[in-house]
Amino acid sequence: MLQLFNTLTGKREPFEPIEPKKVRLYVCGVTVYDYCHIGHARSALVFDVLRRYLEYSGYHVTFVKNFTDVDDKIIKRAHEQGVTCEAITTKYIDAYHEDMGKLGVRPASVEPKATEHMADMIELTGTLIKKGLAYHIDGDVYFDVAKYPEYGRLSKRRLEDLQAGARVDVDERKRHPMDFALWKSSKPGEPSWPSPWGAGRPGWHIECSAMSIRHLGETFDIHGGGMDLIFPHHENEIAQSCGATGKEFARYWIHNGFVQINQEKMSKSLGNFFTIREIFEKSKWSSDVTGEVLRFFLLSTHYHGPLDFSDRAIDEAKQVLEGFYGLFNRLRERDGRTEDDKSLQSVIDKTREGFKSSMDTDLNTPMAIAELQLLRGEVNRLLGVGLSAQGRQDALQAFRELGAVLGLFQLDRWEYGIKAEPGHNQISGSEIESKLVERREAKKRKDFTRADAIRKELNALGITIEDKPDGTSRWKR
RNA sequence: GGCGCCGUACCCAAGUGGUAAGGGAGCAGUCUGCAAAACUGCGAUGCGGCGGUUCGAACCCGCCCGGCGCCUCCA
Repeated sequence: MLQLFNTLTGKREPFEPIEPKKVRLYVCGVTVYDYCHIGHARSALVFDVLRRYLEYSGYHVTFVKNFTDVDDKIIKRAHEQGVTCEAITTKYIDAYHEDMGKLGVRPASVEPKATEHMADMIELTGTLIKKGLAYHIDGDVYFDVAKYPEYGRLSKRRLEDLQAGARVDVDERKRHPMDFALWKSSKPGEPSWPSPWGAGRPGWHIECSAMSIRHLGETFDIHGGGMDLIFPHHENEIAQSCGATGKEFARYWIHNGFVQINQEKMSKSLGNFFTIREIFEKSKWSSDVTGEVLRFFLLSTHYHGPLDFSDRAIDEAKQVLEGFYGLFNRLRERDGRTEDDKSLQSVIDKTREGFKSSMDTDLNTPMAIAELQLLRGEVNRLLGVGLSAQGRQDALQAFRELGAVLGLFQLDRWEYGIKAEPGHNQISGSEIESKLVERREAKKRKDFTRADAIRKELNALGITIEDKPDGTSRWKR
């Protein structure tokens, strides 16, 4: 049974959905004013894997991931570039899909935008005022945290402990320094919508409450996001939602750790971030390979902890994947050995169980990967003895099946080496094949000098040769 | 000041009371004309430090050291 670490309780708990076999999942997406970096990728990937694993476990998952498309930073960016906010948000929503697509992140079931839910947000804000949990001043509406006794239960903070104004001046008009905006009056030139409190736009937190309630209902199963959202964003969402509905909001709160560079959080303000597209552009490998390498890297650490991004870590991820894809290639080849798949099935079954129990343990992807690595070793060993065509097919299928849960191992062909640069050192597959024929003949004549020369020549072009027992060779680049 | 995360071998990384998974690198070996790949063997008497609880602790408790994050927007 799946256990998840719930930030709300600070414990690992068995996961039980409200409705049997159905899961309603909401994840905070991104504010679309710039390209996504690896940190965004990690978050997206964690919840993509959670969704995949829930589906693998037989649940029907309704997965909602929003886009914040009305925000100060978007307005600022639009002004800087002299374009409309919509031009900015459209551009970066498209970029989001493109970048995440390369990482194999599946689109959510619903991807709502804040601007499409104005009525819901206005209604929710109105309800909070009516209930006395929010107040209205000069066209702005604030949530009254003092009126909500449970405030701080997610982030485990007490209002008295919060050092308001530590880094930002407190708005004097607010009743409590921690009161946050539900609705902001708009200045000239800013996007605005009509409301009972005058023309304005919603605060950040209210959109997630409105969209999650709209698409998943007042109480749903899982709410996720990066750890930096625990406070104040998710704390505020709980206050608004529970305050308005009087019901429980999300039951399980899941938060992923940060990607770091040299032990420091990757963030815009520190300027130490790499965008996803930047990494693909700079990568010396093909797009498919780069995507899977990145994906493997991001899943090789438990989602809750920090993850240090480095070239070295990326190279290692590639190396490990090559080990897997090398095996897959060998599994696809016919070989003339004696067949002996006796223990194969039990090895696969054992792996499947180990994989599931790893994933059941708070989505322990590193442990799940370790199970696959164990299987890799076992299958390699068995392949050395000899596997039937069926056995090889079964093994391949097991890797595909379990890999799919992590979004790995789905490539038909793995490009081992570096991206071909236009007009530089290109050699076609058929040219390689003819070189290999020549080399094979040289080997037959025991002309090893010639054979080695050909191998060296191909090596120089980034082609690695592996000689098979039957005298033929396989190659990879 | 408050809240929280993290510290496991050369590197990455699991393990939340029962005696240190897995991978990478390295070294040695098997196979090979030689390679490559694969396989086999070797590698922490110890899990930041010091105390404590326990028959037993990397895992629980206390103190300390070090790194990081949040308390403004941030995945």
